[in-house]
Amino acid sequence: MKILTWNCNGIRARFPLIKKIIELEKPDLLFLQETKIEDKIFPEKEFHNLGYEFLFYRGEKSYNGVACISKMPFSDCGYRNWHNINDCRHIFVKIKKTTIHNFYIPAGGDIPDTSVNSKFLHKISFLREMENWLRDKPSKRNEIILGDLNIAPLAEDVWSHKQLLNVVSHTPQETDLLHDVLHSGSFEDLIRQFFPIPEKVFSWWSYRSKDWRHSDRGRRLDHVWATSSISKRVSKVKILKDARGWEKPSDHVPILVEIDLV
DNA sequence: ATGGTGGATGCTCCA
Repeated sequence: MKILTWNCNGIRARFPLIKKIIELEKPDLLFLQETKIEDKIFPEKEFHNLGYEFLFYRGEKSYNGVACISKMPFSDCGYRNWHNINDCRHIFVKIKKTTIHNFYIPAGGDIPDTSVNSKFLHKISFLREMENWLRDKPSKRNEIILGDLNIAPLAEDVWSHKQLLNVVSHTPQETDLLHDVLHSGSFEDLIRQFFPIPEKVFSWWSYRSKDWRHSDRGRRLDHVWATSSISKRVSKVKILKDARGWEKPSDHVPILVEIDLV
């Protein structure tokens, strides 16, 4: 089973590249973040024409939005509101005996201080709520969390650990909290299983650099986590870095995992 | 310290 996750940054602006990725990698399941589209105008027909019969999505005008585009039927699907805000940052689908959660965690604004920046407070609250939600789950279960978590947790997940310590996405407050979320859910970091430390791994490069490839000031903001029953069945993890160099790219690149799903 | 770019929207917000 080929599972692909991508913060596409606008499903309409990116549709040509979404089509290209589908033709290149032929994923069975496609998880998108930042679709930026209302449900009533979601391009259902276009995905049906590409061979994806089963769709589940949750979007809003202009901002946020997550989607699951699948060749296989779901035995269950749904979502949760986080921090009591209905801002379309999470959906889940159940396929076979595995629940897959698609997350778009708040970016958190510019100032890493919850007392002056409500966006950062939202991010921290969201993560704390995730930690509590996961704590109640049995450690033996078949579960995946993937998506844009907007945190680069390890020193090797950013171009300069020292220079980003006070930059939102890599502050100790966020990286400690993400670590706690991972462990409270008994998850394993699939990307780091395949690309261990000290290799630098990035999934995002800002639009605001003239030559992203040469300056290479990236961050690993996108993640795929799985419980141990799933992680031992993963045969491949691929970061599709070339997609950052395509015409009209997203600032994030797609991540592909191959799993013999239970 | 600042500004650099892009998507969706509508004279601006968010990343």
